[in-house]
Amino acid sequence: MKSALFVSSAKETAPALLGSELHVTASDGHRTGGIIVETEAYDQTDEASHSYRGRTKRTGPMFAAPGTVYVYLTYGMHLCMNLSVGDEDFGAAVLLRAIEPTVGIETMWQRRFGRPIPVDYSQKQLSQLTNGPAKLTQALGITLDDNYIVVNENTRITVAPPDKKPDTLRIVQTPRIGISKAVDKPWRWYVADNAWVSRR
DNA sequence: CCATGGATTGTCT
DNA sequence: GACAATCCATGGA
Repeated sequence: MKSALFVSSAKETAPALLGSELHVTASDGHRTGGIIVETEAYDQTDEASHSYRGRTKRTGPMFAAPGTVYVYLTYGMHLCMNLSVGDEDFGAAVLLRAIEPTVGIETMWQRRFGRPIPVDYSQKQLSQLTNGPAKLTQALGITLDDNYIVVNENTRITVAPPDKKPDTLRIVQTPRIGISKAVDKPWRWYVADNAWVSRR
């Protein structure tokens, strides 16, 4: 069934996604995932957005149907994952910057650190599993082949709102991270006091 | 604690 | 040919 999660603008959807569960199922059956705790909004009116200069081969997914996955390579080696939002043919997406791991932590640990999870791992190590946009793609096993996947459409990627949105979910809004244009726009949101937020 | 620089390659100017 | 929606290691305070 079609989700209403992604039909709004990026600026509305980005904070609304906080608290939702993101799950990915690998071809070998391993399931991984966690709670979305940090997001950023981008759209084609925004100088910092990949879609600002129109549709290209790379940014096509940003102009696709709501809920379409957009994965891109950055700094020559890292992948970042977005969810396309809003009308088709309007280039907008929400960047997923951090999740709180809940499912398949052993699998994510192996992917991130290249070895099995130790019995005596620290809370700090655990927080570094998925506290950044490229870290969570590595942990979840996201690749460029995931481009154009539509979530919640019998695909390997699902996004589900929490059963009940806790009233205690405090959300902080700040400028975005790692960009050089439109640095003043406050289009980043994260869950207050969550250990997996990439930066305060 | 904070600052800096290297890795590595597709994309767009 | 510049540079990027990042991460990690290192070195100094």
